[in-house]
Amino acid sequence: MSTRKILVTSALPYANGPIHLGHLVEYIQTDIWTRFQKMQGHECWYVCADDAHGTPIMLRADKEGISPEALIAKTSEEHQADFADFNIAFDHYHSTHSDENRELASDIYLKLESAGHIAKRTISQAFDPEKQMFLPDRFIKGECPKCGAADQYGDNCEACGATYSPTELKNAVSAVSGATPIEKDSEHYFFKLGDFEAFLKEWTTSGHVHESLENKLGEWFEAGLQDWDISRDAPYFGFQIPGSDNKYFYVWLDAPVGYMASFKALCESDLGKQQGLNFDEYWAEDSDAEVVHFIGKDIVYFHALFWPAMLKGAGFRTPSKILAHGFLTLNGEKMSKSRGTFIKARTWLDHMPAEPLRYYFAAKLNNGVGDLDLNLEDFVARVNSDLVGKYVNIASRCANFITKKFDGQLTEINEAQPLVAECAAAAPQIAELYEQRDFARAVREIMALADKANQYIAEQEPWALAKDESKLPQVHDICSTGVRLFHILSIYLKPLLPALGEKAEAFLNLPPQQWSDVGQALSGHAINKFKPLMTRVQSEDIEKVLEVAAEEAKAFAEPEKKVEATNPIAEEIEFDDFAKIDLRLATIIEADHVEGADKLLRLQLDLGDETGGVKKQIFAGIKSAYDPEDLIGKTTVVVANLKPRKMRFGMSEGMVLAAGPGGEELWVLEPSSNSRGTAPSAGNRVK
RNA sequence: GGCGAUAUAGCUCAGUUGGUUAGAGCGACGCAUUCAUAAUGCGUAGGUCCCAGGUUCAAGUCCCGGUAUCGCCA
Repeated sequence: MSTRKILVTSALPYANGPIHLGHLVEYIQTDIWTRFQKMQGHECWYVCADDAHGTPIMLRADKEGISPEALIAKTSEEHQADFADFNIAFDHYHSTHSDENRELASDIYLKLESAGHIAKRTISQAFDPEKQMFLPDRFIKGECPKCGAADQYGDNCEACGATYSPTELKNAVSAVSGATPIEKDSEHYFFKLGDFEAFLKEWTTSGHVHESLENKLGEWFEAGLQDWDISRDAPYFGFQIPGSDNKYFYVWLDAPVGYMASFKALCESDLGKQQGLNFDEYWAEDSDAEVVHFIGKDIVYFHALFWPAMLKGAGFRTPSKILAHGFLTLNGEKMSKSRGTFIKARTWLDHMPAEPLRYYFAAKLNNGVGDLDLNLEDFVARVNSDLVGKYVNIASRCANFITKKFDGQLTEINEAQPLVAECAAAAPQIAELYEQRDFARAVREIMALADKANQYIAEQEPWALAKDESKLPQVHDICSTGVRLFHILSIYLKPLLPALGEKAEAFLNLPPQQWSDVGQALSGHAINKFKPLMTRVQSEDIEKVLEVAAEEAKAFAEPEKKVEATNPIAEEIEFDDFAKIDLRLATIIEADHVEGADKLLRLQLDLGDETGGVKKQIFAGIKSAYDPEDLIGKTTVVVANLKPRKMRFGMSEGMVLAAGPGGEELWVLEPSSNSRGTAPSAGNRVK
């Protein structure tokens, strides 16, 4: 097999917060693939960096009273410690706030500019007059122009899902100073993505991105490629744009360049020099090396469109592969800071070893973009059963015989023994699964072999034979075979479990194993005394992790509490205004889903005898909170004299009263029974 | 609102181009075993393949509609 040259990256973590378990899915996935490639004997380099620029970092540093440089230095240290403790083996970890990155980003920009791919035009943007800075959408808060929900960000409403521009927000305030933002003009620089449409259409459909993302990309092409705003005004923590007065690169411009910068720094490090690493060999337009980016599915747009276009326009090679993965859910739910399901890498490490999580993620990772669920009960069961009960157990149950009865010496290993042959012959297939990043299937294959090894030992019953002195040679054979099987399995598992792999190598008295060592027979080899290679995961430890996360959730939730009204009382009205509204009790007699409507239910209400038996059809936006069948028979309050309104799905002849912040948190009003246990009936007027 | 992904056993997931009786691991239950970290082996139970319609000799798989969950919308 020829040696490949592969440069691998994971997405750059933002230097504004800690690494959490969701991040780790990606780093663990990438690390496994990288370790596998290295074990194959390929020249493979894994680089990453902190993504250190942008408004959030500038503001956070400001708030903490330190410089952005000090903030990102501190964060970088924490990130690297977390990665190291999860056995993520970067060859180099850098920062986007570095000389290499400044030079490369500027170089790329200047090349794009001289090729005519940069446009400049003036746009109007929200500006904080107190803080004297332009405000990103996320830093403007106000009431949703569509549904009126309070405390929404400048780009979309979390309550009703509407999207809008920050200027449409009602009662908008700057999240930085609380001042009312004003509109202000500024010249911005744009990268003309449309110049690359033909190239990108070809590039994205020729195997560089996963096919399941092709639909998504097709949508974007259909919508038309828009110019990309790549400049920001001062004050901004980032790189000044060459030739500009006071413009800075938008953080997403220099972030992917950070991949190159980190590799460049690697080339210039002692290790890089010693290995004769050459930057151009990997990044020049005609490079025959592979460049592989692992990313989350949320940043496909940047990596599959902007990034290759930038590289193409600046005369560099484009990526070989963009590999996207899904998100992590915890016990089936989205990770959430306020619900206590947001687990930091460090919290996990404080109570649990790293490798079981690596194994569990691997056991559920494939090459698709589906989400991955960390089910904690399943995690404990799976890890203990697979690793301790199956894999380690093989060594554990054979080693004592070898040590006690045969002085630690293995016999001649019969490589033709059917199970040994089968196990060793699986190497190419398992390698292909690793190569394709179908780690879940690789794990299944490996564990099926471990099952067979345990079956073999159970059938042979070495412990029974050992009672008869004359049968000791058989015991020796059986247990040596068991150790040999354990050796092969250890190599297969090593990309997933590097630390456990090292312990296995120490027990087997072997140097660091490569993939090709699967074929090494170990005949007559002396092994060391067996010591437990790993201990079982305790569910109490998981509980401790959850307790810490719950406490952090509390601390997170409290500063969120505000005394100020989020939903102030409306303007005063006259009694006559109120009297105009005819509110009636009505019984829901029918309720159905409405075909094609995401939020609406169709209700049929009986307004009772007092009204002469009026029936009304009303469409109510309560689908997210109620199943139709649960509503039938309920008595509720309706606005009976509201002018009927034609909706897409039919006439709505009134309004059902409901309260709540929205979404699932929505309650239809129902009359309560009084102290005498009686309740009002449909038709009664509300007064 | 637009678009996408997902829905299979109590849990976590496989199910290739439609093709016998829908599988695995874990969990449960029973038996065996004791070399091994209560580890292992053998066996049993457990499924309306989200719902409804359609194509077909044949649908978990293909088509249409719906529901739910998750995600994306530069």
